[in-house]
Amino acid sequence: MLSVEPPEVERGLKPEAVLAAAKKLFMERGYGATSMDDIAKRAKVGKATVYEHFQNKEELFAAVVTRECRGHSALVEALNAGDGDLRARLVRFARVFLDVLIRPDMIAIYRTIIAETVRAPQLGTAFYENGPLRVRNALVPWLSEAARRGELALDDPERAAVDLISLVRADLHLRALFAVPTLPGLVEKDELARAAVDRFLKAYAPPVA
Amino acid sequence: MLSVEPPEVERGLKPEAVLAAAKKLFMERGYGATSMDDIAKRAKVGKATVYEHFQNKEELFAAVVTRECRGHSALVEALNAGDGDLRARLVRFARVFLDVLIRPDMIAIYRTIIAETVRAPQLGTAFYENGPLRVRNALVPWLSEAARRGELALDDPERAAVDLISLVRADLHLRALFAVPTLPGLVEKDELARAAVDRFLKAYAPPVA
DNA sequence: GTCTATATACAGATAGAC
DNA sequence: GTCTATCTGTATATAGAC
Repeated sequence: MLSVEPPEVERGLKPEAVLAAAKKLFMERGYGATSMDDIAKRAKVGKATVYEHFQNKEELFAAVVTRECRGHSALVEALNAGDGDLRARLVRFARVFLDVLIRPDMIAIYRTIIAETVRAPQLGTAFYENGPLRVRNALVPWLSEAARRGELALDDPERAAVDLISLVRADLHLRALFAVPTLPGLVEKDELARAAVDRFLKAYAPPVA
Repeated sequence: MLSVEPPEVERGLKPEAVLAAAKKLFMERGYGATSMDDIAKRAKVGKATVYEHFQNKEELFAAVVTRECRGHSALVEALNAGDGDLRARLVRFARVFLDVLIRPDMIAIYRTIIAETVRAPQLGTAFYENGPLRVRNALVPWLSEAARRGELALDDPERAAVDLISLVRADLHLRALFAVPTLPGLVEKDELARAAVDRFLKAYAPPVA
């Protein structure tokens, strides 16, 4: 017998649509400029349905943010994947990092969360610890190992991780956050990643003995 | 004859009070969460008076931002002031830079402008060009000169300026923007400034020949 | 669970007295 | 220029039908 009832798969379909719409709108317009009406309209559900699944606007926003923290996970995974010498692996990391960092949707997430940190500090802290900090922490054991092999001279691996990230990020993140028009293309990003890693390697080069 | 009329000094006193109140509230609560009523109340003027001097909320916000761009000028001035060798001057710059960067009111400005860049990109761009970019540009001729004297090895002074700033900024700016509790005290800032400059000098050290 | 219609509150902006 | 009082739109959140 063929059923015309909605399949089991559709369970939780509405909340999913609400989350997707909320993400899109929060990121495009920011928290304050997005209304629950807009979200309901875009998700093609009634407004009361939104409130059925999320207690209020603040909680819906938090749900969106929690999800987006995982955007950093691609980076963390790229760290352990692949082989090659130290420089090749650092360059590969730098390249992925750059890409993710200034992707329009990632910039939108940063903007929106930084904005709401004014009134909801714990939201900002949670994002930082589940996002940027995890990337840094994933670099640490890797750099420590390189130091143990004598390829790097460092006494503070966490600081070294921060420095590597800082050199790769350079002014690109701020420029993107402030909507300064000139952003690098694909080719330039390759070049920037290589240059940043070279400078990092020189700053942390072991003495020539 | 003694006049009971308000003295000439009081000309423009109301607009000044409005600007001060607007700055305080915009920075504390963000643009969206601040109402024109709040601003008028805090400035102790009628709401219509606010609209007498500023066409609308957006323009008032822009006026506040324009003023605050000058917060970076202290940095630019600190660059040309004082003497000492290259390292000493770089450390002095780094120390001032760190201080200004994570001062609560500067963080508030960054947060608020980044938030509004979503809907008013030209505002973000203007702030970047009149703030962070000016600091970078002020460093350029100074680093170029050091390179000419053979104290640094660099072919791209702008890139070197960005790297110096990046190493000093490290993760402190992001941590502050996301309200991560642990921020450095006075002593740690001295230490951080010195360490960052040392790493910069090593990354740009001329060949020993 | 889902919708339409609505209660309630407050925002930005203005009219008109002084 | 400055104020009080008000217009008008729109936001969050809910009541009640299905």
